[in-house]
Amino acid sequence: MPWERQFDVDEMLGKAMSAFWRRGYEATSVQDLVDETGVGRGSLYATYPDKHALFLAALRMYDDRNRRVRLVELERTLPPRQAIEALFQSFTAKIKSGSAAADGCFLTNTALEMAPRDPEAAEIVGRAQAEIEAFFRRTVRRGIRDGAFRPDLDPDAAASGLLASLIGVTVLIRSRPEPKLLGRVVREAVDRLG
Amino acid sequence: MPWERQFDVDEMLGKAMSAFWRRGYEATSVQDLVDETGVGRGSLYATYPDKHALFLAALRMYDDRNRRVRLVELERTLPPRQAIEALFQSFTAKIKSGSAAADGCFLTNTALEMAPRDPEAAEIVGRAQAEIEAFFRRTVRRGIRDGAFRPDLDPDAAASGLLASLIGVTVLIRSRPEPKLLGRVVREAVDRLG
DNA sequence: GTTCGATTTGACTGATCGTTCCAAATAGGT
DNA sequence: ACCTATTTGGAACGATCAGTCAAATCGAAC
Repeated sequence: MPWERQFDVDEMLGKAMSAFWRRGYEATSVQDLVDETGVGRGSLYATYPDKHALFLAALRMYDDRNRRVRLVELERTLPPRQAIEALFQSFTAKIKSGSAAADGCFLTNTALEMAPRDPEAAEIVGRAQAEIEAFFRRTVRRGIRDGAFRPDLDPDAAASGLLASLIGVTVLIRSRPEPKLLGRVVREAVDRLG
Repeated sequence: MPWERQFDVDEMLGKAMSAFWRRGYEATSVQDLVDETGVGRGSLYATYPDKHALFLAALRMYDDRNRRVRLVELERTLPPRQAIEALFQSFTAKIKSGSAAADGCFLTNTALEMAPRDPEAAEIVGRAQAEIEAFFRRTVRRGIRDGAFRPDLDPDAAASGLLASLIGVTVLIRSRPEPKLLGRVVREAVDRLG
C-alpha cells in the first residue's frame, strides 16, 4: 500500500462542519467546502459519495462531539441547577453586546432547514432532541430529590419545557444576539425550577 | 391603459409565501415559483426586481397577515391566559399524530436561514419577535392585574421566556411533530404563569 | 377595424451547481 | 532508483441557477 491519505479526515470534517453549521446545507457549495477545508474535490468525493453524505457525517460529528459530550460532562460534574444553567450558557456565553450573530446550534439549524425533507437528518436531530429532553428529565429529578428544585415539579413537563426554551435560545442567538434578552430567557428558564 | 395585469399580485405573493415558508429561500428556485404561482418568469421579474425582493415581500406579507393580525385579534377578544394559550395552539392545533412535519413559522424559519447574512430579513424578523414579546408582556401584565396570573411574576422575564418557548414550539413542529410533546410544552408554558 | 402599448411568454444567457474523470504527483515496497 | 497503487487538484460535464429580452398577445381607444 503506497502512499497514505495526506489529510486528516477528522480535521477536514471539522472544517466542513463549521461551514454547514454557519451557512446551512443549501447555501454551502462544494466549492466552499474545497476552499475552507483545503482538500481537493477529488479527495472529498473519494472520502464521501456526495455532498449530502458529507453533510450527514458533519452533523453526526457535531452531535457526538458537541452535544453528547457536553451533556455527559455536565451531568457528571455539576449539581442539577448548575448543570442546566451551564448548558444554556454554553450557547449564550460568547455573545457580546453588539457582536455579530453567532452560529447557534447546528442541530437546531438543521431541524428547520432539512428535517422536513430529509429523513436521515430528521432522525439525527430528533434523537438528539430526545436525548437532551432525557438529560433535562434526569437532572430535574435529581434536583427534586436533593431539594434544589420545587418538589411539585412534573419532570416530564419541565424537561419538555426546558427543551423548547433551549431551542428558542439557539434561534434567538442567530436573529437577535442581545445579551440582555438571552440572559433574561436563561434566568427565567432556570428560575421556574424553583 | 390597454390590457390590465392578468394575475392578482396578492394571490401570486401568497403562493410565493407558501413556497418560501415550506422550503426556505435557497431551496426554492425561481422555476419553483413560476410553477407554483402560475405566473410567468417575466411577469415575476416585472413585479419584483429579483428573487430576494420577492422573498422579502412574501416575508412582510406573512408578518402582516399572519403574525400581526393574529396578535391584535387575540389581544382584543380573549382573556390573558386564553390569548397566550391560543397563540401557541395556533401553531400546534393542526398537527395530528403521525402527520408529516408542518411548516411551522415563516419568521422562525427565516431567523435561522437568513437573519445572520441578510440585514433586511433580520430587521423584519427581529421586529416581529420584539412585537410578540411586547404582546406577551402586555398580556402578562393584564393577567396579573385581574388575578389570573401569579402576582409575583416579572412581566419582562415572563415575556422573554414565553417568546423563547413559542419559538421552540415552531422549531419542534418541523423536527418532531408529536402532539404529546407539543402539548406538554404548551401546557408547561402556560402553567408557569400561575 | 385598425392602431397602440402594456403585459405575457418562453427561449436564451452566462454563471454556478454537484459530480465525474483523469493526468500528474507522490511515496512505500522492492 | 524504479515500480505501482493511491492520492491529488483541476479540467470538464450536463443540469440547473437567477435573470434578460424580443416577439406574441389582447384590451382599450379611435
